Amino acid sequence: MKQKELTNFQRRVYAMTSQIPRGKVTTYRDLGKAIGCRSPRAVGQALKRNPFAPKVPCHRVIAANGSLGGFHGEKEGVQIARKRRMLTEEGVKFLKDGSIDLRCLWLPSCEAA
DNA sequence: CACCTGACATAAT
DNA sequence: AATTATGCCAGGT
Repeated sequence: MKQKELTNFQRRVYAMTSQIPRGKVTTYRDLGKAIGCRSPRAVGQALKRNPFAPKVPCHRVIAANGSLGGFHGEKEGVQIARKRRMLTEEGVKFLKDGSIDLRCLWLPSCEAA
């Protein structure tokens, strides 16, 4: 653990992520848009660090193309398998293609408004 | 302080 | 349609 303090940017990301209701998911882009960031990469970086592991449901954040993106720094592997299972347990459905069910998409702007 | 990296996205080839 | 290149923002070295 290197970074002891969090930057304002990460606080926004964690705040929004923690506001995601159970059984819902959001994308890096929409989340970034909600916090005023046009770069989904910055959002992903903040989540990948995830200093609040169980506190911040980072597994509820996915890529805009419907992919899970990554989890725990792994774009594919056991971590991704767990992420997919966790979402399924929360009620999120997946398509045969492996993409997430857009019906469960949650727009953070709804809370920001 | 400058350069590189990264859980993405979009445009161009 | 698939792959490559560039853009973007913040953090790390």
